[in-house]
Amino acid sequence: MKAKATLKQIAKELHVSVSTVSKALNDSPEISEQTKQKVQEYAKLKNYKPNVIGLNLKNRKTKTIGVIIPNILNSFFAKVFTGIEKVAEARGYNVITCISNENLEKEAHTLEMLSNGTIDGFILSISEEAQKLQEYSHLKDVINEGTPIVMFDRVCDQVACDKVIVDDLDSSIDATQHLINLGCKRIALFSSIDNLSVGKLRAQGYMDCLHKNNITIQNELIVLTDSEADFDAKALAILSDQKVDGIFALDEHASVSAIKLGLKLGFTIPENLSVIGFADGVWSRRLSPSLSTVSQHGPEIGAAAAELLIDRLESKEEHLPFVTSVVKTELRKRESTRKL
Amino acid sequence: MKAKATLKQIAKELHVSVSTVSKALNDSPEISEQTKQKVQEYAKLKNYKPNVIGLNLKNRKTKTIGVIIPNILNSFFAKVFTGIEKVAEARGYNVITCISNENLEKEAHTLEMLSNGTIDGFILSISEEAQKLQEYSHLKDVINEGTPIVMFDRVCDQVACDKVIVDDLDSSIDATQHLINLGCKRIALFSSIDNLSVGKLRAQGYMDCLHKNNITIQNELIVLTDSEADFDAKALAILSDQKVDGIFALDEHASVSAIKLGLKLGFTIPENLSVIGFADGVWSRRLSPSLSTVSQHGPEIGAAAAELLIDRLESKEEHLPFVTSVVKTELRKRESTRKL
DNA sequence: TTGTGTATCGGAATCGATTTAGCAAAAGAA
DNA sequence: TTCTTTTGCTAAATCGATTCCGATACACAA
Repeated sequence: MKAKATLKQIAKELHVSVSTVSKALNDSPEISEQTKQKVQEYAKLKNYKPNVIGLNLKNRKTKTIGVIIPNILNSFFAKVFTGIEKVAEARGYNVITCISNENLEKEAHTLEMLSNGTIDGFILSISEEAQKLQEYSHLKDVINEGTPIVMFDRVCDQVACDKVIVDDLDSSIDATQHLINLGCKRIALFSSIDNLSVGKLRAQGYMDCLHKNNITIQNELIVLTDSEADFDAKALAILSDQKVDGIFALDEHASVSAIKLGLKLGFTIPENLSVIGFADGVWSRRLSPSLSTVSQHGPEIGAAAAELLIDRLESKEEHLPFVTSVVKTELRKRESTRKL
Repeated sequence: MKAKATLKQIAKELHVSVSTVSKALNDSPEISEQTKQKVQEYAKLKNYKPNVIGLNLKNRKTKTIGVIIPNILNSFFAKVFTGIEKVAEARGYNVITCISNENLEKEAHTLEMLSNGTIDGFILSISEEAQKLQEYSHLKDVINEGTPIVMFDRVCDQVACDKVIVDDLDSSIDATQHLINLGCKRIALFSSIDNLSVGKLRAQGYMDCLHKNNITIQNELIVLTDSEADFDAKALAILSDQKVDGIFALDEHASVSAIKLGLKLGFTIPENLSVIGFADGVWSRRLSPSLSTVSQHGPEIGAAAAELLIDRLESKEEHLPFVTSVVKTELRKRESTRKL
């Protein structure tokens, strides 16, 4: 391994000053063409690359954004991440990624660790634990110190910042309405994420839609829980006892379980049971029958969040107003629902 | 937003020198208890956090590792990433993540962008395009400049560095042998990743195993392709025409298609068709029937890679020998194969 | 001859931290 | 009293780059 080239070294070798080398490499008009050429050739020969840390220190920014994701194995978050990464790359930013594992302490610790000059701003989705405990002071602290945050998907009203969300309430109403339009009379509501803000909003959408259609809400058709293990038992009970003809599932696990349990109990899908779920596109297509989903456009959400953050970082304006950007969902009709 | 506290500011406020503040905060014995206490209290009051960029510049390292992943939506890579992230966090490192999208140019560009002081070392899995073109010079260049690389899963012999791999050949032999032990006579080989080194190794394992069992290899039972679209047509043809009773699938898409097409064509799984595939655990369990898999222990692979890299970064030894670490796979028997 | 302008380059400050070397003053020893 | 040691702190160098402010030298005009 050869020592990396620095301005100082090049300056010494060529018997000029450091500032001359710097200006020559930056094509400054102060330097003669002759000298510029000499320096630039030598720099290329030595494979000189300016050390970004020196630059970062001088500029007091790093062109790096910190991303905190509750769980990268959840394909929704993975998709959002691709959107963030793509925009960051295009605009010349790096992405430092951390997984909070739905853990408040890890989330707070990451925020603390990175908000000391390492990154210019954050993009994050709040951990389950933070949402459950309604603990948001770590987020406020970071913002008060001058590091901007953009939240996506799981957001909270208590913190003032840019946000990117899906219209969970409306999407949920639309999906439920579609099941009603298909002729479903007894629509079950399945959720294993009732601890999350988005889970509550989606459940609300189901209620609102039934109400709008003058259908009484039957609690014996509803599973609202926050653990996957807990969920399966309750869902099985409902599908066995009740004459369900439609299921609206609010998360991936509930969606897959709905189909799996339905098939096991002898339902034929979609003939006498229709299923719509919030879930990932790739795997929904791979299921048999493939799952009709509320598609959330993960990459677009990530891209929007990254654009918001970078716009703010590069704005001269000190006090840009905070915006909340809504990315529309789409109802993807596949084999688990009848054709209209 | 209040200005961030720096040593200089604190020094001025307390009428002491910058070095005194630094030493007081680092609990140096040179400083009197009285002064230490005064400084530490004031620093806490001002919420002082040392700016890491200054430190990085001084130490000439950043305690950050760059991770380049071909595709984060592939759950294998996502799992590996969790392993990397966990170890990095535990050992005090940050992780900068980039997605190569199987693209050589993006891979090379990322390497170039980050190997200028931003990161101390890389962990990566080679992009499909680089493997196809056998283009590895960008990797060698980075290593020659003194930035260590650890490769995982998709590695290449042409570059000398630390590597973490799965014993693809042996795993493949074991899986094939299991199908033979179950009584399968006509075992199809399904692959949509024949462009990758790991794909070729796995196919070789199938061949070796059949050979060892004195079974003639029948090309009409084999689909080796590098495109998912291409794959489905060929697989469908084989399942329609040939009396297949076992399928060994080398990647996730091939595995899921095997089950989906098998069911569609009227096979009952596992009674008259057994399927084993290389695939992710979570989703394999969710399929109906659930898929028997060669489980690759993604998190362990990521953890091993991170340990290797950080060990090298923190070693005083200049010329540590390169090691290749092999993480064992495990055959997970689920509903898509009969019980022995 | 002196003053002004221009082209080309060097010196030094700066960013934020650590760290070595050195300088006083106080305390102890001869 | 004088010399040495210890204590407690400061000054300055350093990391790698940029940039403002001079500083030459030469050309040209007054």
